[in-house]
Amino acid sequence: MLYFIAVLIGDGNRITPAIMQEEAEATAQQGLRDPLAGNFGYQLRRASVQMMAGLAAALEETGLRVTEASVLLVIHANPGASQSDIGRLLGIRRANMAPLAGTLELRGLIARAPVDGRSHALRTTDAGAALAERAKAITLRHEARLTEGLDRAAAAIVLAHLRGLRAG
Amino acid sequence: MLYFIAVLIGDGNRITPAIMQEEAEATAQQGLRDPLAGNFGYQLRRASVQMMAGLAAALEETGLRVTEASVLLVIHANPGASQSDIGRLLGIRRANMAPLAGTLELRGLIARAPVDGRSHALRTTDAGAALAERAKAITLRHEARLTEGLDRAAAAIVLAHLRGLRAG
DNA sequence: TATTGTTATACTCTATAACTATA
DNA sequence: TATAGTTATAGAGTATAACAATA
Repeated sequence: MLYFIAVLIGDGNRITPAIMQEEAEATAQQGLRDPLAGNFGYQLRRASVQMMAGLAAALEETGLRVTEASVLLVIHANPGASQSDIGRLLGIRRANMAPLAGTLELRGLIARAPVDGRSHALRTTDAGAALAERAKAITLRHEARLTEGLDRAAAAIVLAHLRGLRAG
Repeated sequence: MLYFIAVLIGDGNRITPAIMQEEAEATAQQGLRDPLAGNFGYQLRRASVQMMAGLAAALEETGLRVTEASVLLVIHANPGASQSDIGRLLGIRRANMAPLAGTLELRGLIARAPVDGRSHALRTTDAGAALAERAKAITLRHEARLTEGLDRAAAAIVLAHLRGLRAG
């Protein structure tokens, strides 16, 4: 613990490729060398795949896939937003939003009302709102598992960094 | 900075769903509420997608896809390992390892030597070793970008947590 | 019986291109 | 001209099922 404190008040010595490499070579597993163990991108990817599988399983009871759930939750939080708005926020392209929104509408979870002649205002139906609440509860339970073992400061660091990877 | 220190030596107050939710609601963007902004799994996923796209672009000059590069690097670090060994280390199933190894062999990057009658010892050819070194250099440059803005202690926290998400 | 490798196939998410219609 | 929505299609990674051959 003292180690962390000392470094945190230091001058922020950056991770260098050489350092990462050193850590990588030192990590072995079942007799094999794992040259990617210290690789941030690799661990990010593996963690993401694992997380997605777990979340998909947790959401199975709702009949929603992970992406569908994310769209439903954002529509639920932003009644009246357009399909493009939702897509921009989630990083989903128009071409991929169309079938997503179409599926949710077919299941009676959202409704589309013409605004513009070319824009549709999206909002959840009663059934959609109820399912969104269920999905949100499931997601929050899943979140608790994902952040297990992290104290609040560490979680803030991780979350801020992940967010930063998209922006910069 | 002092904030971090104080919390780190505290009793490790855990993140709770309620706290995450609070942070989520407070985050807006272009007029829309983003109920997923404080969601760890969501940020993990978005960051992973962004990272994969960047790495794929960086590896383009090698003619390797990201997964192919990871396989080549692990073979290069473990000459003589079997296809199953490599797959287990990387979390790639046998069924998916077959075409991956087949492609690398067809390109003359790896060689397969029968060991067992059922196992093949994999090793990089000279061309494969050279390409692995190029891929490694590209990966390390990419890593530097991914860890930009993180000091050493923070990077250690993030890396350890990502790794922990697979184990527990 | 358990393991290695293989083939075939499907699913999820993301990407591009081309088109229509509207502002 | 730019935007909203749509369709079709492709790519990358992962998943399951079934099979042959070997240990």
